[in-house]
Amino acid sequence: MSDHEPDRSDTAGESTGGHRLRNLRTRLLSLAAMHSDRRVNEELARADARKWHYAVLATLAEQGPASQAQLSDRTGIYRSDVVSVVNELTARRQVERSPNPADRRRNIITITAAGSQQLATLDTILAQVEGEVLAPLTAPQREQLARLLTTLVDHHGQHP
Amino acid sequence: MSDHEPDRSDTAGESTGGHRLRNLRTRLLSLAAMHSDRRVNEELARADARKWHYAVLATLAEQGPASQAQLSDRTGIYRSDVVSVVNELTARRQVERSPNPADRRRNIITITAAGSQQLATLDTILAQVEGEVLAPLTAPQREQLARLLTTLVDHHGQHP
DNA sequence: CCGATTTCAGGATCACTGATATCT
DNA sequence: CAGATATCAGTGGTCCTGAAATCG
Repeated sequence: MSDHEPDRSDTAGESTGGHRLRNLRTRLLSLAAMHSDRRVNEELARADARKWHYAVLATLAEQGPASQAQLSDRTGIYRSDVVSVVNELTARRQVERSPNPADRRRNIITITAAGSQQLATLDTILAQVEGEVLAPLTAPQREQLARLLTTLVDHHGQHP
Repeated sequence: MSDHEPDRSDTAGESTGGHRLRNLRTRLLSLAAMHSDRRVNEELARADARKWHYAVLATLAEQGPASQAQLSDRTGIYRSDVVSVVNELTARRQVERSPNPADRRRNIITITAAGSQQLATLDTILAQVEGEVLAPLTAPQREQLARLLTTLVDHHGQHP
């Protein structure tokens, strides 16, 4: 019935015996990110947003109006998926899509006042979630983690 | 071609210095894990396996035969998804599913010799991918990263 | 004609929910 | 009855591949 495996919390350090899953670094990364993503998605959903919404609003606010191809490059959203994200944001009146008169293939996506307001809301939410996710780490540890992750992310380029 | 404008038409601007996406730790985690997961899945697929296959084989090898509910607890696979994973592994003759005579609700999942052999193959693959993913980090940096991630993972329990 | 942009139509995998039948 | 187990059906988000239409 109630089964508790004889846990082998080994004494000193390494001891490669057993616990492959716990020692797999790629799995550690995956688990940590999965939990973080889950919390982020939960809280963003309460504000009627998804992570791509935030990514688009943030780049528009910081780098100004952009075409959808530029948004794809800057956020990492696949080119074919930018359409629906922009559709959803326009439905919420948080961005506006207008044709580019200088190049009629392109659209110009612009953030609205409501979009800036939503962005501020999402910033607050994400800051809170980030604090919650990183709660067990001290401030210098968070910096260290950010540096290490940045090194990894910078090492491999964007999506092919 | 006249794209990026350094203009900041920012309403309600409280800018911590721009580059929200680059500074978001939850996003850093997500990006690093996404790349790692992609490489892991690619290489496991070449051995006709997925990450859950490895998780099940590893826990069976290390902790012995188990019910599917126990496998769910030990690996993190959702209870409803264990079924198909075990189905796939039995189809590959890497595990065996037999009813538990002492509790007829349960099955007993056991790893086979072919399963142990496959596990050894996957161990090799994963070790190589881990080396590739962590390539830009020095050995002490990898230890540091593992410690930080372990702290995060240990802090929040299993899947709710 | 070639290349870039937007758009649509999917596929595949996965996290996650819920319901059901069976058993303790 | 409550509680656990295995199973199945199905949703929704995400990643990713194509292909078409338009335009420079």
